Amino acid sequence: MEKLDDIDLEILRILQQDAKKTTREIAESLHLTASPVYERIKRLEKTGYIEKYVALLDKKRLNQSITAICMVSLRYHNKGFIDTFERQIKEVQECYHMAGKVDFFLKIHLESLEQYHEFVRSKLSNIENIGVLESYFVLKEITKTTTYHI
Amino acid sequence: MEKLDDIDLEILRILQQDAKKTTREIAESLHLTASPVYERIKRLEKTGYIEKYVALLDKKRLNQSITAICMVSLRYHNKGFIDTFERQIKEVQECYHMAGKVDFFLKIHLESLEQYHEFVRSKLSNIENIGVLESYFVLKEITKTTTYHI
DNA sequence: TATGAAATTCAGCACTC
DNA sequence: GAGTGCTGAATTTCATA
Repeated sequence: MEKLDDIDLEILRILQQDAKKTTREIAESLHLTASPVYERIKRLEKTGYIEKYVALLDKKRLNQSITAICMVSLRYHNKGFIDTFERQIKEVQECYHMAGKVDFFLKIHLESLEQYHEFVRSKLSNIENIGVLESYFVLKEITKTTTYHI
Repeated sequence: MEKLDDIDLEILRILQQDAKKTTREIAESLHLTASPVYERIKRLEKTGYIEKYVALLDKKRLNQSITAICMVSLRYHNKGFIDTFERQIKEVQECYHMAGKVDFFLKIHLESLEQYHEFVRSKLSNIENIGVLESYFVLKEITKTTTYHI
């Protein structure tokens, strides 16, 4: 796909805030009719600008109150560690391979600190290649969004 | 709201993977009809288990290729820094107040390293209270999901 | 604009306590 | 017998061509 125009961008802005807006509602705020908006959304989906639509749930109500951030440095740099995480350990919401001193960065949601202890003990610690492991815990979420500033 | 039963949980699991599934499709996979599934979804929305529905966009196609992680430690601990971030600096996708040595943890999406430089220079550095500022950059996303393991 | 599909509402049935 | 959760049909609203 070529370039996005301002209308496309505005549609994306709206949908990443609220995916339940109807095409007509979006059309109204853009001073258009539903059809062109519909065509554009389909195009944005097909060309991959829109990856998926999801429901965002309330962590606290689901007893996932602990957010831990975990920074891992390896002793030796081989493929093993990455492969382990490619297999998607279920509690890990985000895992990034980083540039620099820290090799991996993990964000994990759990019910309790005990569960985090168990996660480190059973999932991470038996990866023998781990050098340094630093854990941080979230006291308060100040900002959390899935939107991009486009 | 009281407790969630297995059907509620399964509905939440489905919707946090794909919010475009129709109530009938969900109903089929649960061996139910559309009505009770519909009622349950409405209830889960009203009681706040479902916070919102959003479209997830493709970072790369939107020229937000740089993901930076930024750890900030304050010199003195007052309310000022928090308040600054409560105002939601636009590039910051996540900002957490942390326990321990590091005070704040930020995840930022940008087009280029230059923009990151500019972000640090103009947004962070004029907060005089900052002690240590460590930046990390993502080489590769290994896992990234908005789902909770419920 | 026209069509089909989906969401939404509702009356009535089945089960539990 | 009151309460809850289900079915299936009727209606409205939306997506879609």
